[in-house]
Amino acid sequence: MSQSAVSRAFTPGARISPETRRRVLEAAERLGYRPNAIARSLSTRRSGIVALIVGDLHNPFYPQALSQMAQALEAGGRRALLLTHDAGRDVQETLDAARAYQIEAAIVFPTRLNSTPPSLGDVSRGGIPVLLFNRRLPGHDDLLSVACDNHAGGRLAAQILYGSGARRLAFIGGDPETSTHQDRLRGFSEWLAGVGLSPVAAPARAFHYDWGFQATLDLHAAGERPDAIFGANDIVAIGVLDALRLLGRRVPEEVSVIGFDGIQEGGRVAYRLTTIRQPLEAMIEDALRTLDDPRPGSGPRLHPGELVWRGTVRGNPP
Amino acid sequence: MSQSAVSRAFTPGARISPETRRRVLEAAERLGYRPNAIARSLSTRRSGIVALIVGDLHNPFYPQALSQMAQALEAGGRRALLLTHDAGRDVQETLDAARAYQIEAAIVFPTRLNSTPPSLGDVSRGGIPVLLFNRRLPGHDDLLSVACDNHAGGRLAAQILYGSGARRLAFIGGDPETSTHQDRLRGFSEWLAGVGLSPVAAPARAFHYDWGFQATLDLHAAGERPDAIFGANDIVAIGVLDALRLLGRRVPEEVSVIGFDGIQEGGRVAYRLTTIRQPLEAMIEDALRTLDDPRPGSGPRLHPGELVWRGTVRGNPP
DNA sequence: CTGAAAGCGCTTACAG
DNA sequence: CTGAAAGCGCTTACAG
Repeated sequence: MSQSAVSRAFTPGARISPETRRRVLEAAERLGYRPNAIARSLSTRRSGIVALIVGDLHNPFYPQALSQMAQALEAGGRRALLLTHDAGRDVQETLDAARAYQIEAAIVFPTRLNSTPPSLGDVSRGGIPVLLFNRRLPGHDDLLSVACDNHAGGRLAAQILYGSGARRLAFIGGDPETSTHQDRLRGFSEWLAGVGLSPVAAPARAFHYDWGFQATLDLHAAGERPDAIFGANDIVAIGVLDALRLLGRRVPEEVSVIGFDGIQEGGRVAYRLTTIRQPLEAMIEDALRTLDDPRPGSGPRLHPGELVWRGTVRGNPP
Repeated sequence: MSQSAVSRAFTPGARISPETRRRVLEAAERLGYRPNAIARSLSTRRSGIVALIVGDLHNPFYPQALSQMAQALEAGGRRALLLTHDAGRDVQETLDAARAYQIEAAIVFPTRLNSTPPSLGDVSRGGIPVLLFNRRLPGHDDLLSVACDNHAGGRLAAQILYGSGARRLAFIGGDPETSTHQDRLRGFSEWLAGVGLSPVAAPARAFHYDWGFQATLDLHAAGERPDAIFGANDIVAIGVLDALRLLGRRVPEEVSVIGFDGIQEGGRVAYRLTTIRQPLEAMIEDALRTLDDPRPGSGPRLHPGELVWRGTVRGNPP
C-alpha cells in the first residue's frame, strides 16, 4: 500500500479504485489514522484556515455572528482561527500574526474599530483577502466589506416611528466614529427632513447598554420629552427601555422605541423590542462567497434590514 | 545567509550571533518575510494550536469565557482554533476533526453537554489532553476539568438567602442533567437541611432566560409564594427578576433573588443582580496550567465562587 | 489505477 | 557561531 494510495483514498474525486479506497479507509479506521492537516496544508499551500478577528464581545450581536460564521465555515470544510484584537493594538499586527498560519482569508468583526483605524491601509498585502463584517471603511477600497444597509435602515426607522404618530423623534447613537452609527443617523435624519422634521436629539458615545440607559436619563433631565427613540442598535435600545421604565414613561403608549440588529435578547418578554434585523444568515453567506471570489474596490456589499415588529412601537405594523 | 541562520534568527534563545540575527531580521522586515507557522509545526511537531469547542453562545457567560480564553492563549504565544459543536453531533467527531490540525489540547465549553454525552469515553485517545471548562463529568477521569465549586456555591446561596430572613426558598434550575445544576442544587438543599428546611420548589429545565421567566410565573400560578429564589445561573435569575416584576412582587422587599456566574449583564441598572461570581480569570489561568501539565484522574479542579453583593437580596452583606 | 520521487518551508542534530 | 543535509507528513506530476 503506497503512500500515494493512502493520500488518494482521503482525497475526494481522486483517481483510485473503489476497492483500494475501501481497504485504505478500513485500515485507517482500525489504526485510528487521520491525515495530518498541517502536512497537507504545507503540501497543497492551502490551509483551509480562515482567521476570525474579534474585539470584545460585549454586544451580543457579535457572539451570534461569530458562532454562525464558524459554523458556516465548518460546513464548507474550513476552519476558524480565532484571534482577539484589543483596542490598544493594531489590527495589522493581529493580521500579520494570522498570516503565519497561511490563512486563506481574514474576517474582522470590528467591535472596536472606528473609521480611522491606525493602519488598515495595506492590510491585504500578501494577497490575503480581508473582509470587514458589519462595517464599511470609507477610503479603504482594498478591504472587502459586507454590512447591513444602515442608511436604508435609518430611513426605515424614521418612517416607522413617524408612521406611528411620533413627531419628536430622538436618535440615541453609538460610537460616532463608526460607519454603522453614521449611516443609521444619516438615513434617519434624511427621511425626517423629507417631512420637515429633524431629530430632537442625537447624543452619541458607545454601543453599550449603559450608554443607552444614561443618555435617555440625560435627555429627560435636560427637559426633552421625545415621543419616539431610535436606538443605534439593540443593546442601546434595551438600555433606553430600562431607563424609560425607571422614568415612568410608558412604552409604547407615550414613547415608541425601535432598535437595530435583531439580537435574541431584544425578543425577551421584558422588552419585546421592535427592531430592524440584520439578515445575518444572508450576510454570512455573502461574506464567504465574496471571500472566495474577491473583487476589491467594488464597495461594501449591503443587505437590507428587515423590520421585526414586536411591542415597542405604537400602533400596527405598516 | 543559510536557511539555518534565518530559522535561528526567529527562534528565541537559539545559538546565533546578534549581528547575524540583526541582518536577518532587517532583511525579513524589508522583504515582508514571516516564518511559515504551518511548516514550523510540521517540523517541530508542535502546532501551538489549542482547540476551543463551543456550542451555542446563548448564555453570555460563554462568550465572555471564550474571548478571555483566546486572549490568554495568545498571551502565551498560542492560537485558538474555534470549533462549533451542535447538539446533534458527537463531541468526539469535532475533536477528531480538530486532531487533524495537530492541536496540543482541546478545551470544551459544554454549553450543550450534559452528564451523559454519547461518546466522550476515549476522548483523549491520541494523547491530547481534553479539558472541560465549567463542568465535571462523573466517571470520566480521563477528562481534565476546571469548574467553579458549585456545591459550595449552592451552600453559600442558601446561607445568604436564609441570612436575609427568607424561609420559603425556591431553586429554579437549569438543565437538570448537568453537573452545574446538580451541584448547585445539592449544596443549596444540604445547607437548608441543616436548618431544618428544604426548597419549596425546584423546577428545572434549561439555562435560559425564558425558562427562568416561565418557571417563576408557573410557580406563582401554582400558589407558591417564595420569599427567596436562587436562580441556577444569572441568565435564569434575570428571567426570574423580569417575571417577578410582571407579577408585581417587589425585589428585594418581598422576594430576594440570587444568581450564579457573574455575567456583566447582571450588573445592569435594571437588574442589579446579587450573584455568586465564577472567578473567570483564575479558572482560565488554572485551565491553561493544567493543560501544560495534565494529570488525569485527579478530579475536577474547583474554584470558590465569590459573592457579588448588589441589590436583589434583602438586608446587608454578611 | 498505482507507485517512486520530488517538493511544500521549516527545524535541528551534526560536523566544522 | 554557521551551514549542509535529513526529515516532519503530506500531495501531485510523472512514468508505467
